[in-house]
Amino acid sequence: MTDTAEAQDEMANCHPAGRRVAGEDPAKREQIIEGAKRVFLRGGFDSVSMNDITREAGVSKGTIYVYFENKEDLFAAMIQQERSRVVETVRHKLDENKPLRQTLIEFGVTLATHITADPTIRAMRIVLGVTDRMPQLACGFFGATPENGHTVLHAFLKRKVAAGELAIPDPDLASRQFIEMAMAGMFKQRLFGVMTEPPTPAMLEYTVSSAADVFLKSYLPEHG
Amino acid sequence: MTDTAEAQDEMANCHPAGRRVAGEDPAKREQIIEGAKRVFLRGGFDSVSMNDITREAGVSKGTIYVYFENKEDLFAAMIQQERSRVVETVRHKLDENKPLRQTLIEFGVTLATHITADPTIRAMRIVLGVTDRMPQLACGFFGATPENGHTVLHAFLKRKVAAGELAIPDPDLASRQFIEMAMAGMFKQRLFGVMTEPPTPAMLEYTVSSAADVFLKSYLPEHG
Amino acid sequence: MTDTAEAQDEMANCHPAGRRVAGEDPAKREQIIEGAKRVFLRGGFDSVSMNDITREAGVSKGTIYVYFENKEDLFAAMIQQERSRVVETVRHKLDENKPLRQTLIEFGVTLATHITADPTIRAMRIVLGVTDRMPQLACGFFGATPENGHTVLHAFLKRKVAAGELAIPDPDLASRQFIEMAMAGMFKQRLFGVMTEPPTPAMLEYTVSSAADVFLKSYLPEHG
Amino acid sequence: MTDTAEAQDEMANCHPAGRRVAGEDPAKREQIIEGAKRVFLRGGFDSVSMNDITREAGVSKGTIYVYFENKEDLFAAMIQQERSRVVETVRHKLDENKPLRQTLIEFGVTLATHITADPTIRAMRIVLGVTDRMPQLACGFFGATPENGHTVLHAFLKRKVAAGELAIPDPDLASRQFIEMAMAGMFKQRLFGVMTEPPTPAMLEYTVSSAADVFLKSYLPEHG
DNA sequence: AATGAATGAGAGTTCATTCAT
DNA sequence: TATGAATGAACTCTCATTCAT
Repeated sequence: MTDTAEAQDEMANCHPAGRRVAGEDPAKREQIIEGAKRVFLRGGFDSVSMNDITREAGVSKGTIYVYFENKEDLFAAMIQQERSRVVETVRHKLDENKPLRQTLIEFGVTLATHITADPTIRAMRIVLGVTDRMPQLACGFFGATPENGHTVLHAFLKRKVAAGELAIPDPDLASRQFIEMAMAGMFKQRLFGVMTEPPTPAMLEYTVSSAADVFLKSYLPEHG
Repeated sequence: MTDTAEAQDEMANCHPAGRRVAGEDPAKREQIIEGAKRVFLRGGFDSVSMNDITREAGVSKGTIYVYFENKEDLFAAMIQQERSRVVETVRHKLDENKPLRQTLIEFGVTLATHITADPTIRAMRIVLGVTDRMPQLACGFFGATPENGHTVLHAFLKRKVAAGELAIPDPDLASRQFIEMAMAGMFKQRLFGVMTEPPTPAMLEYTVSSAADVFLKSYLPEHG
Repeated sequence: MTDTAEAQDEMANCHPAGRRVAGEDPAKREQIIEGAKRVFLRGGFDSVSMNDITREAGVSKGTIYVYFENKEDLFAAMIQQERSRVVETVRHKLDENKPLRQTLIEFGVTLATHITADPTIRAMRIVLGVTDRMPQLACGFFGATPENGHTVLHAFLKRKVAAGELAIPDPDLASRQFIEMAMAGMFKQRLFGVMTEPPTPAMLEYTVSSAADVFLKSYLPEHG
Repeated sequence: MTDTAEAQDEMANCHPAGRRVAGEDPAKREQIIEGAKRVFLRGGFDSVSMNDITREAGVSKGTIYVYFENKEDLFAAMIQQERSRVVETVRHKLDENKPLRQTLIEFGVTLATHITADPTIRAMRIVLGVTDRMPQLACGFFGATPENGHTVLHAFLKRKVAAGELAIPDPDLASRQFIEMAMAGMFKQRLFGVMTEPPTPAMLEYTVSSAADVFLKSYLPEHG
């Protein structure tokens, strides 16, 4: 899955100067991926032709096929790149030293903002459309965002439970409960086009705050 | 609900009586849609050819083009039909006379079971894959299930608030909170292929029960 | 190998009148093959494109692909047809009642004339060029002509030996010896383009007569 | 012998001395041809790419295009070289001092062995496949072996006739007759893939011996 | 009204050739 | 001089759509 990316990293410093080796110029690779991303996110996988990508990326078809095995491979690489660009967004958003409610709200707002953003939604739709042909792609892509948010929050909650600040019987489940409440269906509405614009900051703030309140009502120790 | 559906309704009474007109035999129309559904849900939109549909539906290509403008139109009609078949599933699942907690759990389990079922997930993926080409389609399809569930639950909660059985400042938001917690991310995991099998009844029961508990902790009047 | 031809024969009288069935109209099939033959014999296999065939045969690309699986299949069908057109040429050319020498000469002239003819030579060259990709094709094609000539002559010689008119220890070998001498390298020279025109009737007559003389000198009983 | 060969000879003394000029290093030229030969004989003309040759020969594409005009030119040069490598094989195989029958048999076995050998057959097929595109090539290539064999044997027979050891009215024809009988169709069967393995030495010995017997029965003076 | 044979534009992919380095 | 990355025309094959029957 990430073979291509890793292989590229491996080879990255083999030819430190002088002539580039076929399929190894990172700038050109980036250029192709960027062009591909623009057209794929606009048109989906099937309805975009290699000629479209050629035109948008400003490289010839032959060159694309030097850098990528085929259309699927290019698409996967584009998605991986989008994924990694995003992965770091929510990490380190859980500040242990701030008040619990505020921390949850900041985390929830960041996550919801990202997940409901236009490029994320478009990318997810397209990936889902090719799930049967490239199953690992959708799986990996999803892991990139909500799942990753869950992992981070889950660990955070366990620390808080250990510290006696929260009383949660199933922190894994609780983490999912908070994340889902923080979205309150906005993700689905965005994904399916019911909500055509990303939610406003005010809407996010309101929704996430309410989620934090419901969450804490159940899981703060003094309420247990 | 969507343009296509309306257009279809419009056409319905163009030829109120008399001899059959091209594209007006409902049985044939149904036959085509049923064949199309089988192959579309198996293979997605792009990878299914009109010949595949021809074969599965047992009608000729020419006939299909009498009943439907083009491939997209047929696909849309098939999705609309699937939508209406499903709409009734969750209605009447909120029994006013049962205990509140039990009612919520039964509703949540029904909804979650349906939404995480294999055909639902496949259909959603396919619809999402063509969202850019047929935007109103995804919107309408999504409305069929989670959104519809929300409408029903929202009305129910408002009645309970009016009856003094619940204390909910924003029933619309609360309805979404419960539904999302009842899924606890299972919908997303199913959609993106992280979870390859539908959740077991036990898993659903556990998740939905916890959702009901968290929900009631916040919104039962005596806790407020 | 002859599956396609047989299948066609089988189906030939399924639809005695009215609408033709896809891929079953013998006239259209013939039309495609004739067009394909013209361009293949002119340009060989690889350098002829499906578009060339389309143009020459006067049918669309799609139609060709209804009648033939792919380019190789069409080429093979064309070669088979050429083969069967030819197979009957040398049969019944060995008249038992004529004088032996005259019979041999007539047979040899007929065979040599056919084998050194321009279309035969062109077809053989092309077939040989794709032998690695379609081995059974070349094998079958060769069997069509010289090998077939050999079979017929071999049987004839055995009858003559049984009748005491010839004394041949190895009729199989003798048959090949006569055929090869009757060509006297003209086949190879034609095949490799050393001889650019087919041999004249006079040249054939002279060569085959000499072959008959040498042959009979060895194998007539009174000389043994 | 052929146009191409002559053209090449012509070029040979264009830059008689001094500094190296593009395309004139014979070692590099040889290296390219050797690499090309390996891949061409394995895969034929069309299915071998310039990259394949690049890889096998260990030189860059640009360099190849310095030494050869294009792919056809390289192929032709390779065939010419193979031709000259082979030309000497059958020369000096006709020992005037050995008994006539034995001489003929040794010559025939040598020639037949070479012509039915696997590399010869492969090369011939490939050359024949591109005859229409490069007509002089096949002509020249064929001249290399059977035709060359004929030239040598023809001269030998004329000497024997002059010496009174043979009585042959048409030594040119007789030479061809012997060579063809010595092969007895094995060349064609090998070429068309009817015979998948080269003939065994025993088979060759048997066939050639019989050919010698038939030949001598006709052309030894005491039998005339 | 229903059929399905025919169409041909356009898909993904390859590869001989060029030319900046 | 030698290189090999880049080009883009050309390839085989597919399939939504049309229309004569």
